[in-house]
Amino acid sequence: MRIGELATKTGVSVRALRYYEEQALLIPVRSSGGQRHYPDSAIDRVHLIQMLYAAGLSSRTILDLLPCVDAKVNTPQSRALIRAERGRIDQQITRLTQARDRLDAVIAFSESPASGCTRMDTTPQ
Amino acid sequence: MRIGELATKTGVSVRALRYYEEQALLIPVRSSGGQRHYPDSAIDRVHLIQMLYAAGLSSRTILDLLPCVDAKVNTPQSRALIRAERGRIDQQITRLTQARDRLDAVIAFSESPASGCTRMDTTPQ
DNA sequence: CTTGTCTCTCACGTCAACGTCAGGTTCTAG
DNA sequence: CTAGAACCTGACGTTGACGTGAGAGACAAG
Repeated sequence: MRIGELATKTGVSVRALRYYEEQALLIPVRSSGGQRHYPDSAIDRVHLIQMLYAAGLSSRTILDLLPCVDAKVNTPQSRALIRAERGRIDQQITRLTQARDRLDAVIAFSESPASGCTRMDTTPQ
Repeated sequence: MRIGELATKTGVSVRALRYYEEQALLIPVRSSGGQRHYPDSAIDRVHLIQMLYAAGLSSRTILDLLPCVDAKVNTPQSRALIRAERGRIDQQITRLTQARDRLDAVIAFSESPASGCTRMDTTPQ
């Protein structure tokens, strides 16, 4: 399929797909006229890339991880790399959980009768 | 205390503290000569700000949240705001957990005897 | 063949959270 | 009083993941 179709099927922009190619994350074949053509499997790969981006990984890190996730590469080094990134994600989850707990504490306090509630409204919308 | 001392005590840069003031997150008093002076409580506040930044919140969002966390503001709107941000953090935790699980699956597969392990080395360093 | 839609390659713009440099001022130790 | 450290205000630089045109080529439909 061409780039526009892949874009609509995955929900990412055409620009983003070109950027992925620039970062060597997703290399399409080219038609005689120079247009990009992607296989169906590209849909899943885009979703995977998006998942890793959403987890806060950089293009470079994703580039390093993809061959491992593809299970085409399986060396002690690649396993160490994956474990390292897993650790980073874990740390970030810890940080986010701490922040969430902090907000939960604020919520609990602000809703307790003991707090100096302005009481403009008791019934939540 | 002055800005340098606060910087070393909190581990953030002087530039960052000036930036926090620019974003109205932490307003110091000024000496007659124009130098910033912070109370001891600023240390905790910087740590709180750093925690929220680390959770991926923007300056603007933090600015909105701080009065609530300070428990100086407690309106239905402020509570809704906190819950909304809590929800965002929760979503991000979900995303991160999915990505982590994905990597775990890769790890499990790459370490299973069935995988085409290159077996360059069996003993981990 | 023409029209319209899609696509191509530059290449500059954006936004956030600072880093960094310049040139000048304030404070503190001796 | 004076040196030097710490501080001040601009103001431009950085990084990553794209957004946004500009101008030109590719391709299906009639």
